[in-house]
Amino acid sequence: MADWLPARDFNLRHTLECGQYFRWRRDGDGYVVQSADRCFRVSQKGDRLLFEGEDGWFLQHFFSLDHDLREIRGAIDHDPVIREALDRYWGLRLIRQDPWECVASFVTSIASNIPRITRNIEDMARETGESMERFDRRVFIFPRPERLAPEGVLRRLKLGFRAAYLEQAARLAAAGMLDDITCANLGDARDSLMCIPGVAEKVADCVLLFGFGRLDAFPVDTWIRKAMTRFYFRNRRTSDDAIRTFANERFGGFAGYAQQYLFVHARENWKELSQRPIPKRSETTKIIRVSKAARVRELVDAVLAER
DNA sequence: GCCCAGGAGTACT
DNA sequence: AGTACTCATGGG
Repeated sequence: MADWLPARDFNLRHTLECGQYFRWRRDGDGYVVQSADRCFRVSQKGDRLLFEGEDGWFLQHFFSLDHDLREIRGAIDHDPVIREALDRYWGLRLIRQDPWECVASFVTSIASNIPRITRNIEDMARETGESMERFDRRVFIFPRPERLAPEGVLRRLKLGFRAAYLEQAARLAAAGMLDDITCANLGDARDSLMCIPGVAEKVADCVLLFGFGRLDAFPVDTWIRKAMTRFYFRNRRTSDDAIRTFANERFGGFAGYAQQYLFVHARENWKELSQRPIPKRSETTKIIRVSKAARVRELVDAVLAER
């Protein structure tokens, strides 16, 4: 590898393989990663991130190395459940995705699974995207919205009912729909995104979290729903809205980080976790270390003010 | 054959 | 505000 970055409190494998991102593949002891027209090779040796193909500034931004993970931990580490997830997957950071690719990826994710989503996205890139030669291989750039294949072609690529959503989302994105989202507050941004066909609460929250850096967004998918109801609601059926409200109250401005740690923890360890007794109310409603709301607020303001 | 997968949209109460 | 059904496709 040609260059390196210091990367403390960072775990490349957890960050790439936790399920938040789809455009990577294993390559030797590292990975080849794509984002829009970028493509780089990366591996980790201790606290060093070795890379080539793009500059360090891009990687630093892409992997959110500017986030103070220890302060984030301090803000969300309030109970045994999230603590175990933080311990097992320490170093997982949210990836800053390209907004349009993020919309397309999570519309593609509807009622699907990670291997298939990855394949669908690669097929769309191969179909209409431009390509370039990188690391002795041809890599395909995911198409800008103007270039995404029409519904009929997407159906041939086995996108199923998502094909029509993707075509319309691409038309809106090409018209500039995503350009002003960052200016809006969370509720307005969410409502705007949900005007896109194929984007409801869950996909909107994924786009806000992964595509627009809204660290307070808390996507409720099947895994989070299953894990949260079991660990925090005594396995009682609970609405997604109630789950989100609970998460925002407990984890504050970094709820999105808590979501990703809980998601990968639940998805990878469910067999073990589901064999444990269902936690009683007192075990999960009692907060281990109460951090003052004002302190959390301060951290949130500092992080959000950075952009 | 069944059921489920990082759901959304629609038509019902 | 909750419920049931449908929408493709693939994998267990």
